[in-house]
Amino acid sequence: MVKRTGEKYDAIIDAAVRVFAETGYHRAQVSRIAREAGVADGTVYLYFESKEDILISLFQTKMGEFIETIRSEIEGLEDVGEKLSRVVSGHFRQLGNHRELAMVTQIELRQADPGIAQGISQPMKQYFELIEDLVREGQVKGQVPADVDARLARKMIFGTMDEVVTSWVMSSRIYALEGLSEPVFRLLARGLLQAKTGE
Amino acid sequence: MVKRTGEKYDAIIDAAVRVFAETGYHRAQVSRIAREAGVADGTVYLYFESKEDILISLFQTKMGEFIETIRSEIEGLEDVGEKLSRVVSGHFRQLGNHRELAMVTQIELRQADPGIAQGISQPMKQYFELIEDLVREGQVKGQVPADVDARLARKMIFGTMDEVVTSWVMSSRIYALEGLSEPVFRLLARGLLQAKTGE
Amino acid sequence: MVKRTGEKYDAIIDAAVRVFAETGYHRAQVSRIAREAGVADGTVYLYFESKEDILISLFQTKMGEFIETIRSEIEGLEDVGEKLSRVVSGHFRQLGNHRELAMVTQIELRQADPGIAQGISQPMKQYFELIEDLVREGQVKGQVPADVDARLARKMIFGTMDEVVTSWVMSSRIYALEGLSEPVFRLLARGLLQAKTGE
Amino acid sequence: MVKRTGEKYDAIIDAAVRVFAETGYHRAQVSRIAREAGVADGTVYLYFESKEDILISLFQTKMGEFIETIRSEIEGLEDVGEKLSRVVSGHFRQLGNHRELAMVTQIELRQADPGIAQGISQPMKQYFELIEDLVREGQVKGQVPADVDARLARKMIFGTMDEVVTSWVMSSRIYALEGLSEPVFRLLARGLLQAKTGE
DNA sequence: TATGAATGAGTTTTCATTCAT
DNA sequence: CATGAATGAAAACTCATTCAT
Repeated sequence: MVKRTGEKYDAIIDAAVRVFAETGYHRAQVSRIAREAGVADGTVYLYFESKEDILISLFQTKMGEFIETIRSEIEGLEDVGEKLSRVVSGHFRQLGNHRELAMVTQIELRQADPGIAQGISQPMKQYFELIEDLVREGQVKGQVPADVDARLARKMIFGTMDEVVTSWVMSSRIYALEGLSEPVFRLLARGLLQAKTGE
Repeated sequence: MVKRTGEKYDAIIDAAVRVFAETGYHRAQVSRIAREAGVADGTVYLYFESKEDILISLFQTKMGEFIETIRSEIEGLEDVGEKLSRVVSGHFRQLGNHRELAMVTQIELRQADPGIAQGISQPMKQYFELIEDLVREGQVKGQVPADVDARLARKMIFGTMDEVVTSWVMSSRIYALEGLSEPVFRLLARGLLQAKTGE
Repeated sequence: MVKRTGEKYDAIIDAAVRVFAETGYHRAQVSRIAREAGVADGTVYLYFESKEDILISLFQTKMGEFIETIRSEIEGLEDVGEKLSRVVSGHFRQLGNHRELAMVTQIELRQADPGIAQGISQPMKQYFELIEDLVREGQVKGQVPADVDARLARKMIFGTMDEVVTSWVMSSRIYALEGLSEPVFRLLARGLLQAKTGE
Repeated sequence: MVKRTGEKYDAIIDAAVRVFAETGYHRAQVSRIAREAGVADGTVYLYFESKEDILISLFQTKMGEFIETIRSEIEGLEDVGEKLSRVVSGHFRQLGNHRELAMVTQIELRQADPGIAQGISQPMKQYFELIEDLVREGQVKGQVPADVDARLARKMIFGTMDEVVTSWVMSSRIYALEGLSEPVFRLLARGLLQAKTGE
């Protein structure tokens, strides 16, 4: 029913990121998003079914790009350590360059609303699988101990990155998120990577 | 102005945990909390300044107990590994036994509302410091490598536990959260602990 | 859930009759009804579930009184002609004295909204049955020809009265509705009544 | 300003009958009518001034045909009873064959909106006059008692037919409206007609 | 003539909070 | 201390209508 492409679609998504970041999802007014996007209130509903749909679409669009970027960066690499390093730096770089998007991601998306939880789960699952596959690949290549539970390792990797980003978002002092890539990678590597066995 | 103790205070807090867990903070109605607590709507405002105050007070009360329990469990222990193990198991046990509280903690408290963020930060900071101190103690005792950034290590420890709890809360399959204490501890220990140097 | 009695309930009903009569149901604003009733907007929803519920409740309340009045007026009478005469005059007198109520009855209640149609049907059915029973009583007593279909006769009686009231409501010239009781009764009687047979 | 003829004009009228019958006038969407008529939303406004204008035009068009049909059927007849019989059967046949049109006529047109009431009154007046003239003709010819008020008689005739049609429209059971022509005519005739005097 | 994307005014309903009892 | 009836501000969403193409 609704048109999910076009200049105005993008303008609304971008305005929504700003407004959600500033006031939070529940307090954000659709009319404010419309104004910031330079369209009429009603126009929003030509492109989105509801306010909730804006949040979900926003996340799916941005998260899709996010994952694709990371996927392309590790594509072709052989070394799992190198790949993990790129995941961490990609994660931090992308959110670090878009603080507002990061605020939405870290804060606003953690909502109990069933519709929101539902709309978010799919892209998150993809990202989770990307990380888990990386761990398993490491185990096959002997770079990650075989007794590590891949799912648990993924939770550690993601949980650590997520917490670092949340701290950064919450922090009033402004520091470069990307600068944490190296130390965070080293910390994770220490617990997950080992010299390749059999070499 | 408001009275912050008494039987009804506790009843309201407990009702609020249930209602927030079920419907989410924003959709929760104060009148519903009052009904479940067995008091009149107006009575809520004899004990709390606002709906937001309920959420914050709830968190502060429960988080205070949470931290105190953990603190008492690691008190007197010498070995930092043992202490970390107790932190992890205490974290999982407490939230695992109170899924509704965990839902509020993991989901509802992630709100952009400035007042909420403010009210939450203090207790969280205490917990963060407890963990950071543990890491530093490990470094002094030679159990944690000196080149580890304590703050970063804390983010990894907390982030990992937090992600595990969130997964558990989100999961529809019901499994025992506490059962993950051991493997999570081992995973974290692998990255953070070393044989005590100089012994 | 809602409280269906009290001073304010009546005030809202009465205000609603006026506002519906003036602007029509769909164009009537709940806030206007509230203002005219001297209550806050929200108060309306302590007594009624929705705007539609106001219309339906209004009709049920007023129609209940309407029928009861007519029923009590023909109670105890023996002659069916006399009874019919009282029905007609009661019908005209009651609506004639409350032009606003008549406007709502004749115009606003003819709505396709299923909820409204539903809420109206019960009281109307009672009135219809009262009239049909009267016709049947006339047949038993030999005052109404046996070959008359009671349901059809009711449609003629009600349809005629209804059309007369509608004409009166629509008319800008103001004349006394009740003055039409006599001629309308005579017209109906001519077609329905006969000298009592067997006497 | 607007063009009131053409293939699309008719298509819009016909679509409007269906949509109004299905959802009611107020809930009917112009865009839905446009879609069902196979034209663009904007095109509707090349043929009609407003949504209200659609309803009124629809009624005027259909009611004009309605009256014309009846007029032609009684044209040339001598006997007033025969004429009345044709009016009743024509009324029922035409609405009975177009239930959707009947729904609009019986339900949707009873609106308080002044513009609608205004637009409807003219064609109705014509129909009313046709019936009244019939009664007066009967009086001249001695077939209708002289003391009958022609206007009142018209209200009885129309009111009875109208009520029968409304019952039929509201009824979920499907029966042939036209089958009621005979008994309704007989009922009306009993009250209005007499053996021709002076013969 | 015809289109359909865009507009933006307009309204019901919810619910946190108050305060007279 | 406790009550709960009353308040009224606030906002998502719809849809008749317009107008550039």
